[in-house]
Amino acid sequence: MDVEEKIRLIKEFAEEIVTEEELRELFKNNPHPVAYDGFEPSGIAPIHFGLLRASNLKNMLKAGIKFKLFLADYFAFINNKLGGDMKNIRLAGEYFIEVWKACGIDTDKVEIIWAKDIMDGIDYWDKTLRIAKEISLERNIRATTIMGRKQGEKLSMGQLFYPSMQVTDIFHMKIDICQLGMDQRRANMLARDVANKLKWKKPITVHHHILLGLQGLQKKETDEETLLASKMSKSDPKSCIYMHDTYGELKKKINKAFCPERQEEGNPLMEYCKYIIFRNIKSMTINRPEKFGGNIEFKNYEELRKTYVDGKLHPMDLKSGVVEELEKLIKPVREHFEKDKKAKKLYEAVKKLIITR
RNA sequence: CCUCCCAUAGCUCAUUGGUAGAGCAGGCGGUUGUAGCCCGCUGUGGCCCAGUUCGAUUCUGGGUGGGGGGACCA
Repeated sequence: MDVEEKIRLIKEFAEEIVTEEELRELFKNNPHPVAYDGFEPSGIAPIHFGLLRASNLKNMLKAGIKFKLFLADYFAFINNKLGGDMKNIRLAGEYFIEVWKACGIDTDKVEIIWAKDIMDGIDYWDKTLRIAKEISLERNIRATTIMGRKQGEKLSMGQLFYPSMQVTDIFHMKIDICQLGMDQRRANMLARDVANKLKWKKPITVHHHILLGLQGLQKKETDEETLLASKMSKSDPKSCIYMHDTYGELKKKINKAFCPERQEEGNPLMEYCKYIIFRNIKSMTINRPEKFGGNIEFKNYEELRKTYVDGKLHPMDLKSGVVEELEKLIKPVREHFEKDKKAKKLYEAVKKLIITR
């Protein structure tokens, strides 16, 4: 596969690449660079986990990239997820692995790494301290938004370690490409700055879009606050569609979702089409009553977008189309967790952890 | 170790020695061929233990949890 084809595969999902030129150079010099995405194990899998990030990963693999899936157990611990209980966090991590498998990720072709396993040694902590020395307290505090906590929330000393540790992971795992969400760009930019200062190899970052929650855009003072307030979050069930949602739940949730007529921007339904549905299927047919124009087929997102903003597709029809397509994508995963004994046990256990919290 | 402050609804907070309210969030309904906006309706609550009192969410003591300040040189 030539370099431009690889770039194309990445641009298919990337909202930001820092920088494209560096990425091109990387591919020229190394046909199989290393990338990673990191996850705090907690909660049950939402669609951006099972469908969006999983399909990003598939593109990366197609481009010949060696991918590391990083289960950030100690990070979840610092961030007080699942009551800050390591046993629960590990359980949630095992469950995540099961979701990846169910989503068609060949877990033999990716490397799954637990944070605890790379943190076990002075080399890791030596890097952490060198990195920490290069970061001002002010900037570090600003970077704590990567933990998904709102600015102004009380921070513990432990949480202050988080950014330096996340940056350490990048260098310690010898990552060429950080492939995380836009909400993680502060950590990745920190890594690039620190690399310059310490004369370490500078990672390239590829950030994917952060999916809007069901209630749509929640405008705040800054773009970053807006992003954090608007995102689909697995810890906020009313914002979120899960890989386990039944057809009925899906229908109910989508029907309640914010969806302004003829408007693409800030419209979660349009986002689900763009970032999930058309990334996974080739064409989308919407069943529509005859009096509103009858069934209609879209071969790509652009066709859908144009029809929608022209007012030729009503929100209600868009919604019913999205329900049907998402159901097709979620169903095999949901059923895997119903049929497979081990998977079911893990899912039930994690679900229980969340309810009892 | 010392000291001060705080603990009430999912969240932010108010009030009262006589069985508690607001805003936001949530739920329901109306209006829209969706949602939102708008309008109407609506649920849930006093950290724990002991004492004073006819009666304690309120006062007192203790506990627990959270936060601030101090604790050598000064």
